[in-house]
Amino acid sequence: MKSEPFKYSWDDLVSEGEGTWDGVRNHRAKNNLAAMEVGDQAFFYHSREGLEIVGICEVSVAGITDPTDPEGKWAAVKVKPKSKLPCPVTLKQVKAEPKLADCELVKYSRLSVAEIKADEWSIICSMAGI
DNA sequence: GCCAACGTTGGC
DNA sequence: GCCAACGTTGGC
Repeated sequence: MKSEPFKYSWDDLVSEGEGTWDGVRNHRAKNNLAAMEVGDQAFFYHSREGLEIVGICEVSVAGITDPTDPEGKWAAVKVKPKSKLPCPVTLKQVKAEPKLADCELVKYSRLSVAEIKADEWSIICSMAGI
């Protein structure tokens, strides 16, 4: 899950305890949101500034409709911060890893919610020092 | 600040 | 229903 830190950063999520992931207006991203279940984990990525994965959050509420959408067509989830990465993983590192060349974060850089596959997850975790 | 990628819009 | 024009996003 990507966010611009000057709009909503990892620290903001930590201080609030729980955050609603809404405002997504892209169908692919929406599908990814809709596929999430309670307990699923997600990386928190800082876009525009930082350009790195900084932490892991966990879905606390899934399958809700976006409160910012008057038509109720778009999806949203709520997430809680789980842990901060021992070493943040930068976009540069992700791009430099051939095994991650096909991940949505690289392929569809404009996607605000990108899918991370199980093997990609463990690769990034080991890069993060977990 | 620039540009590539992508989505949306509107004329036909 | 196609496609050119335009707007937005995000990395550089």
